[in-house]
Amino acid sequence: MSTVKQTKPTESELEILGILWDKGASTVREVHEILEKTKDAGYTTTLKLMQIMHEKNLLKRDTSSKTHIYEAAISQESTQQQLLNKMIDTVFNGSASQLVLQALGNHHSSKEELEKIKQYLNEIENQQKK
Amino acid sequence: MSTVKQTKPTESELEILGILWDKGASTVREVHEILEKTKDAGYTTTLKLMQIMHEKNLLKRDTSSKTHIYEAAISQESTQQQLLNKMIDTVFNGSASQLVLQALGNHHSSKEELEKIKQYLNEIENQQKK
DNA sequence: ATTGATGTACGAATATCTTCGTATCAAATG
DNA sequence: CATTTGATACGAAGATATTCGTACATCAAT
Repeated sequence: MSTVKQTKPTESELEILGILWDKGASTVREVHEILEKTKDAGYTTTLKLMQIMHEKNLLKRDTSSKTHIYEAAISQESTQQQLLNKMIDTVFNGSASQLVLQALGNHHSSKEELEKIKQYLNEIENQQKK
Repeated sequence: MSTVKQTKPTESELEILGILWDKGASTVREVHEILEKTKDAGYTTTLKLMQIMHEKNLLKRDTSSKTHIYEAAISQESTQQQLLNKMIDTVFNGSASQLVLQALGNHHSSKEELEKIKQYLNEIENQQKK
């Protein structure tokens, strides 16, 4: 539980974080190359964004060599939780289960995924019982 | 299935939509009075926001009397779905069930809610089987 | 050494969102 | 009918996010 302050990432920042969570520590160019596929922006734009994110403590960076290496400074989990909480609050009337139902409804999950969820629900129930 | 275009509401716009979904058609003053409790902004700010939302087709309005009446033009469900999809996409690696697990993990849902979800899961599974 | 390719730094233009002041209108009150 | 009260319209300032051009540094290969 070491959530310090964690400024809320913007839309663009989330895209970059997503890439870094996936690939781990990367250079600006590596991130940019992936970003380019879905988004249309120049290299220096990505660079600037990542520099700003570093200032905001969203990214760590290693400047020991000429080409800097960036890495997410906030975990995917804590970010997920932060955004979920906000969303539950503002759009789902504070009800997590309402969100869950909606999420399951339209995104067809596989049988295995559904099983995993049911299993998890049982765990939670048992824990509460005890 | 009548989702036309639906521009993504901003943060402030969501707050207003939330109030209108809850209370139904309302005047600017009514919305503002509720907004004031959690937010610190002047009346004309709320007014302007709602006017802009009307231009963006996020709100409908009835101008037949001097005091206009506003109403959400997009449903809570479709908005929930829109935001969920985006979130699953950018933050949860495209996996709805990952989101579900995370949502259940930290928000303690009641036993009844958990039951409802399990029931729902069963329904989905049965449907897929057929 | 010069050139070219690849980096970073950073100011500044755009775009978008938020906030508010002020003008104006209409209805109610004295 | 003048004044107060409460409403809308709207321009524009302020704040934040996004984008890019350009200057400058480094390194490798001519």
